[in-house]
Formats: sequence, structure tokens, C-alpha cells
Amino acid sequence: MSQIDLTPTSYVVLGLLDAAGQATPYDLKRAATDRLGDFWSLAHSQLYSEPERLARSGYVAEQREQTGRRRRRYTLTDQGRRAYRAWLEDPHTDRYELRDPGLLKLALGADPATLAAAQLELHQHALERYEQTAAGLGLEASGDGRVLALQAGIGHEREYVRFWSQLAASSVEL
Amino acid sequence: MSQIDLTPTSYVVLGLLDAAGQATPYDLKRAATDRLGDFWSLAHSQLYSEPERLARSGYVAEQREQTGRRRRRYTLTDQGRRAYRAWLEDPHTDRYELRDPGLLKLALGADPATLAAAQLELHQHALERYEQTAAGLGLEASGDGRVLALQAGIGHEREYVRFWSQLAASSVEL
DNA sequence: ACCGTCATGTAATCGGTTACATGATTCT
DNA sequence: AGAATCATGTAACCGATTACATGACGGT
Repeated sequence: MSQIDLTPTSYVVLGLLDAAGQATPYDLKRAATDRLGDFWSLAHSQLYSEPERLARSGYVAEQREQTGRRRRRYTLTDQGRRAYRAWLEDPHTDRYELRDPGLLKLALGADPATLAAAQLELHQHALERYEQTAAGLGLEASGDGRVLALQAGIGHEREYVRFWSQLAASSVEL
Repeated sequence: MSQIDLTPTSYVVLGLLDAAGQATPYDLKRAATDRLGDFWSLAHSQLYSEPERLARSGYVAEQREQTGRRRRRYTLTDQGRRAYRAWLEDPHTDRYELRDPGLLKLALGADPATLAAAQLELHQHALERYEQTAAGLGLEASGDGRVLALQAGIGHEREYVRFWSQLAASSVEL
């Protein structure tokens, strides 16, 4: 049983399995889209490879259907559940970087006015999408972590709309 | 001459070379730290491998010192300069994701109060560091893209301090 | 002389992305 | 029956991270 590092992707899979009880890769895909939306997306192929990886080290158990499609169905092992809980309960996280390509261009000397106009539009769209999602979710119960994360996303987009607006406006005068 | 994809990392290297004229990997490392700070960091090994990769496709030229250390020294080719300018002048960028591990935990159901306390501290520190950097840079000329990017970072951190503060406060009541 | 830090590089590994495929369903 | 979409998987490639090393240099 080989040792592997648990990455954020690993915890996504563990977390979704914890909630679902058992799931096929496709179940995981839908759950990931549903629960994480576009602030933490995964390629669908990773939802095939990652459970396999986790199985190699005993965090999840795999059983294949015997009938027609022979789908893979995964469940958490005790080890997996423990690792997941430990991660979730630890409020510490690594620092992360923004890695916004727009800011990269800005820092490397792109023309602020032109850049700001395009970036503003981008973030306005993102904001609208988030707000629509929020409107949809608002109907459901709201102690939900998803809703809180979504609010963070909305706050972020509002801030960026503000930032690029201001930059667009102040660039005109120059 | 093989075809390669130009990644953000590629443009960082091209951009730094464009500004510096010529540079060794170590020069690039210092320039990257200096110009991009902690919102787009690179492993030093990438500043060895990436120029090599770019050289393979003709975006940069490599010449080795003949004397003692035989350092590699890179310069932009015309092709490289053209590719860089085209990228820089195009205000369009891909959408990016936040990929904030704190939000991931939140979305997956971590306890908001505990998480908020830890995340608040993290972002307060980040904000302080940014503001100190800004204070240091403020003395220099300020049409600079670095300064603008830094202001975006400050805005982002302020927003997150606000978000997590509010969450910490509202969680207490529950 | 010695030690720590800066400078300089290479090698191995691996997670993630992209591309390629094919089976099932559902709708018209 | 055909087309489109959903579902399900595999394989190859590759950029990025990590680990391993050693050389130069400045201070005590």
C-alpha cells in the first residue's frame, strides 16, 4: 500500500464520498459541480484517477458492479473518514495566491485602460452569475457552507468590479 | 524546433527578459520575486527549465559563458518579443478560479466560527504585508503596474478580512 | 579556517490537463 | 432511425513541485 500525498483534490473526493455514502466517478462529478460550482472545478478524468489513487493507499474502497457496465463504486474507509475529518476540523490552511492572469498582465506593464475595460466586463459577468446562483440557492436552507462560500465569491467579484472600474475611470484622465 | 504552449510562466519569463534585456536564471529569480511578489511565485527550478523550453521553440536565445561558471544567459529573440507583446496587448484573459482552501473547507462543511477565526488571522497578516510593501513602493514612481497589482491585492485582502470577520461575528450568536 | 547564506544547477516524480473513444438514453 | 447529449472510461503528455547537490563568497 503506497503512500500518497493528500491534495485538495483528494479532500474533495473524500468529502463528497463522506456526504454521499457511496458514489461512482460520475456521481462525484455531478456532486462536485453542484457543491463546489466554479470556484473549485475538476476535470472529469480526475474523478476517475483520484479515487483510484486514494484506493491504493486505503482511504477509499472500490467495488465494481458485476452486471452490465461494471461501474466502479467507491466508499470511504475508516482511515479515509478519519483523514477527512482531521482536515476539515483543522482551521489552518496554506496561504494561496491569487494567480489572476489579469493582474499578471497589469504587473508586467499592460496598458491599464484597455486592460481594465476587458477585465471589468469579465468580473461583471462573473458577479452576475454568482448572484443568480445565490438567488437560486437562497430558497434552500442557508446555514449551508456552499452559500457562505458563494457569498465570499460575490464579495470578491464586487471588490474586483470596484477595482477595475476605478482603474478604468482614472486611466481616462491620463 | 518543437512546438510548445506558452503558459503564464512562459510570459513571465518573456516579460522579465523583455525588461532586463538579458538574464541568467538567477537574475530571473530575483526579478520575479521583485516584480511579482507573492501573488505569482515560481519555483527557482522553473526559471532553469522554462527558458530552456522557450529556447527549444525559438522564443529566446541561450548563450553560455565560456569562463568559470559557464552560466546560461538568455535574451529574447524577435519571435519571443512578438509573442510577448501580442499577449501583453491583448486585454482578454481566461477566467480564473479562486481556489482558496479556506473556502473549500467552508463549502465542504467546516465549522464556520472556528474556520473564520483562523482565516481572519491569515488574511490580516497578508493585508499587513501588502500594506508594508505598498508603503515601501509608494516612494517610487506610481504609474507602475506593480503598484496597481498590489492595490488589487490589498483590496482583495480587505474584502476577505471583512468577509471572515463578519462570519466570525455572526457565528457567535448561533 | 569555518560556517552560513547566496547562487546555481539536475533529476525524479506526479498531479493535472488534454485528447481520444465508446456506450447508453432521450428526443424528434 | 438518426442525432444529440449524457455517461463512462483510458492514455499520453507535460508543467510544476520536490528533493538532491555543489560551488562561491562574505563575515567572524
